[in-house]
Amino acid sequence: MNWADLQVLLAFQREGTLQKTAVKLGIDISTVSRRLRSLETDLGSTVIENVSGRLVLTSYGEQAARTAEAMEAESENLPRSVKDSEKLLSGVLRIALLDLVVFFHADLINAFTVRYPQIALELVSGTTRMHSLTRREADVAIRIAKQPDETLVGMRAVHSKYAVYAHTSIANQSYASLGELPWIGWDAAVNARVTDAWMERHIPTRQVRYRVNSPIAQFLMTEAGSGACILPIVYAERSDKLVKISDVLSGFDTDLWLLTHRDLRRNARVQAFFDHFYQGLAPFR
Amino acid sequence: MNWADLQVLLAFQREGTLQKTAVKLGIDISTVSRRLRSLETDLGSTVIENVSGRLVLTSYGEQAARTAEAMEAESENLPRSVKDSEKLLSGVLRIALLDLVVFFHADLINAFTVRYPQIALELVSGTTRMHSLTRREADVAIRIAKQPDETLVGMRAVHSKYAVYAHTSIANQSYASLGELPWIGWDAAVNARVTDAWMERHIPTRQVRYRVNSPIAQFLMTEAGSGACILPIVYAERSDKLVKISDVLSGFDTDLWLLTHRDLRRNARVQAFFDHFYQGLAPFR
DNA sequence: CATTCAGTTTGCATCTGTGCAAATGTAGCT
DNA sequence: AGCTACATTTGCACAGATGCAAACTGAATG
Repeated sequence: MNWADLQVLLAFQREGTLQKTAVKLGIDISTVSRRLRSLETDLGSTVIENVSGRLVLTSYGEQAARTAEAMEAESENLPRSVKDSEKLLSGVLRIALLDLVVFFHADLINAFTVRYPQIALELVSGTTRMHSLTRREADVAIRIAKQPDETLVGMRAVHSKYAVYAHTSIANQSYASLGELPWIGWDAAVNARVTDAWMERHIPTRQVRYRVNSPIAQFLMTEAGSGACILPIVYAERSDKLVKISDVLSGFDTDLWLLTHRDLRRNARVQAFFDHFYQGLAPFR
Repeated sequence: MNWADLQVLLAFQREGTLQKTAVKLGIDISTVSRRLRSLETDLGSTVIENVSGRLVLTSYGEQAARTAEAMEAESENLPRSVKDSEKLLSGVLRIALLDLVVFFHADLINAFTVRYPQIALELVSGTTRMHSLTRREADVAIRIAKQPDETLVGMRAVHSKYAVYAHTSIANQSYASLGELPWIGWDAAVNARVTDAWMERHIPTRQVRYRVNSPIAQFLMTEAGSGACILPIVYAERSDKLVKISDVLSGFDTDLWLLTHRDLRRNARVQAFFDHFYQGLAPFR
């Protein structure tokens, strides 16, 4: 499928005759004719037909020309100079993410600002997990979830399973079951159904010494030796203070998603961000 | 500007090397190289650069590749068969218009249904002038206005000036001024500021025998000889029962617009409708 | 430091696609 | 009916784009 032939088709639709099309494109009549024919063999359908000496688009040809028109509309966005393209990579980019992500990927974020000095990053972190992208509170969201919001588009950058971890000092104690250890769980305000269900079944409530409402707090408290906690393996394994003290837990798997609105999906800044992060997160995949 | 070269650029971005790109496209390495170079001279900027033996896209090249990607996304909509394209021209098309338009352009509407038998037209006419396109009460609106709603897109199909017309029997009476004739005016519910202001200045209220709320009613009543009325010239001149009894009135000019939502602007049915009507209305322009 | 590998560049013969010009076809006009 | 204007089709010679093969470059490896 040759896009150049679609250009010819579009020009022909506008000009109406081979002659005018040829003049417009600065090529010969015969070439126009033959390019349209080649398009037909590519597409497998008749695009023009000869009605008493004049060529007119078939209904099919008109449809094809329509999408060519849409393509042209996109092509207008071609940066026409280097300056033009640089402008696309400047401005503000608001990113909604968890502090946990900042904690583990500060280097990656930093590398981004070095690589694209004209882009001002605004990190909207905090404990509320759901920053509404649809309300434009951020351009991009980095979310940890099993399934992202359907109205958003993006990619799965990291996959992680979960297990119970604890500081070495705790792990080295002797204990008959995990229920004997001190634990760190979720605050009631956090809607963590899977975790809550598991904890209820395996851990006596009195053993849950801390209830926190953010993943980063869970992680830091666990590293500080406050108790055992269910943590994502990809991250926990990178800490030399933590030890895995259970098998992999099933049903906990989540993914790290890079997400944006449909409208922004072709935005240069957003794409630069996605490319940078998707590549940078490869070691975690 | 050759779109085919953009295709090559896009493929190169995805494959990463000339070699792989060449295989993917089924052409030779050297051709890939030269096509990219030709793109550079077309665009006037460097698209790839040689960093220690490997070719990588420049920042500018990445931007260009992005729009190529957007073009590709559009190209996916290319109907791949005649059946495919026919499907695009079937279904329902709701049109909001004035009865006046139906009255004068019934032939044109009819010709449309003959030409596109698979499109079921739904005409939403009536006296309320503003059918909300943004609420999807209709796909297309044919509106008579000076300026269309800014959120809508479309084209100006007919331009008309206005003058006072009356049935020949009335026009043939002897009268000193237009104020002596019986008149047809707008109902109070119709927001016709320009007309109301003119009438107030030139016509005694008691002479306004009829007040109607739709343009078609104005037209038909005038043709029936009920009184004088301000009518659009393009239409009034086509009636052999009506005579122009004033100069052209200034400040009354309006246009007939074909309008749709931005989202639907590339829809096949809508475009077919626009093309058909814009051409069919040429004699009125 | 030589060797290999993966990639890009360049020179040259070839072939495809292009432009030109003549032929052909259709509608409209006198 | 013949003429004109405008349009498409076709045959042929040629230029430019293509593929091939060889030369070239840099990085990694032992």
